[in-house]
Amino acid sequence: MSSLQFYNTRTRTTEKFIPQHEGEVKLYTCGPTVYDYLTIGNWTAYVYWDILVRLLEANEYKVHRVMNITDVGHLVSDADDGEDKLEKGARREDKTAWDVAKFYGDDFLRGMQRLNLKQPEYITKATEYIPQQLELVRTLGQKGYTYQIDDGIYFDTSKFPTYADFARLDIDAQKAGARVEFNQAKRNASDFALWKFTPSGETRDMEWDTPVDLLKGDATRKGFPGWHLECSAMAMDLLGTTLDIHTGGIDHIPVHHTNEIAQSEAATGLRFSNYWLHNNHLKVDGTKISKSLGNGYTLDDLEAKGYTPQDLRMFILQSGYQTEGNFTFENLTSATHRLHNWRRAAVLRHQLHETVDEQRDNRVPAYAASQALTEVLNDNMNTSEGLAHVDRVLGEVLDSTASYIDPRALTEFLQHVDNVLGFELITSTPDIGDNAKQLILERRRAREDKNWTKSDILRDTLATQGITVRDTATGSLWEYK
RNA sequence: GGCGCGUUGGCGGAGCGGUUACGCAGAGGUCUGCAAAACCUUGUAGGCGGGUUCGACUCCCGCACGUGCCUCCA
Repeated sequence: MSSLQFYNTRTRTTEKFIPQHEGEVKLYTCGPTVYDYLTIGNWTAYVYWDILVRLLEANEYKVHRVMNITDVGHLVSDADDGEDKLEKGARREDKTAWDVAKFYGDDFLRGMQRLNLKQPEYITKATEYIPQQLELVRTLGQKGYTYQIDDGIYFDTSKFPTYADFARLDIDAQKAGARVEFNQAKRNASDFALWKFTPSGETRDMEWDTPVDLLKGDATRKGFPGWHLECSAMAMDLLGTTLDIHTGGIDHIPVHHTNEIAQSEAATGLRFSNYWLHNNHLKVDGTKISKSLGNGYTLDDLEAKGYTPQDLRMFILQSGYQTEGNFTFENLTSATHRLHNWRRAAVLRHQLHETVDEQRDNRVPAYAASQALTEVLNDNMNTSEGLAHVDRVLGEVLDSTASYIDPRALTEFLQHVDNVLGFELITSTPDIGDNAKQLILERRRAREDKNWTKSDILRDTLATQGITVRDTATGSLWEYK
């Protein structure tokens, strides 16, 4: 078996995957900030990371995975200025931040099910890990990495010499070109808030007492975690000091992940993650997804137009996770047709019966087809080539005379495709009922009698049940419309 | 302004220094009771200009354009 390899952002090279402990993977996925519905852009990332988990499991790794739900502290910008997204969402909807987080958090979990995304071993909410986050601040403080200013406790990036390495940042150049003012009280432009204070005179929906030993001076302050802190605290609390793989969006490289690395490695003195995988973004109609353009389609938007979450999955997997994809409804339709063709092959397993020619030695699909799919995907999660492989295998099945198709091998292959690519080919293509089978039988008799009128009426009847019948040289075959 | 990425046929999208990617869509034809499917044929892809090479879509340089991050967002 060809070995699993990934493009590692940390080293900017494609590397063979070697976990710390044989047969086990510690995986952290940056999850959503739940202040609004997720768009297809957000879902794109989670579909790819779902493939990552499935692929690791196909390679017989036990996957320990944490995905966070950011339900506090993510400011409107990745910098430390601006409003908290949750608090902003709360005001917009006249609810508390807790209500907003609950509502959109639940919607996210429901969306995961609709898209058939595997449940991580741990789905953690930032608000449930406040003590761990404060403990991390304490450790960093004890090691001299923090300082307090009027609005919070900050990480001093100048004390972490390799700060710019991960993103290959040119700090000075960025500073010169920055178009955004930064808090002048910070020692360095790149310093970031570990813990923010509630401004005096204000009350937030979400705020906690700042432990007095973390504070300079004797005033008590309410506060809340900075956005970057939660990922490090939760990842290390549940998975240990060093992860095998950390995933996230490409946009997180320069700020969020850079900061995660700085605070984690400063605290432990150990590497935070061996492999970093980043997905590229999805465009819509050739341009970026943005709330203001109104092109941030949700799962509900797609379903309202007659597309299923599985159609979206197919669309997403047609391009590689590092490719900047382009969503259009024309392209989604193209993916829908491709999936339909796979299902046409899938239903053949119900129609092969005893006709299989056991003597024939080159029946399709070959049992090696499943293994070959895993190997294609093992090359840096090449879903594009993986889909092409499935096309070839199922295409051969569709082109074959029924007696050459091995129903057991077909079912096994379909199951493997479902396992590693997350398509629900088996469950979405159940056998038809006895009533429909009876109609097909009657139609066959009518055709044998050349009673075309009756034959066509029966075909129309089946069509109303969502079943299409086509007549081939070797008999009639049905498929779902 | 700074930093990065990309430019493949109608659309989407891979691999690869020399062999058909793949999917969807289109045109013509064969077959068929009809329909569908299938099959055959077809459209002569690689932004532009150089360079390296026996040979480049694939490597290098420049230019143009697009796009992303630094500000909503994965």
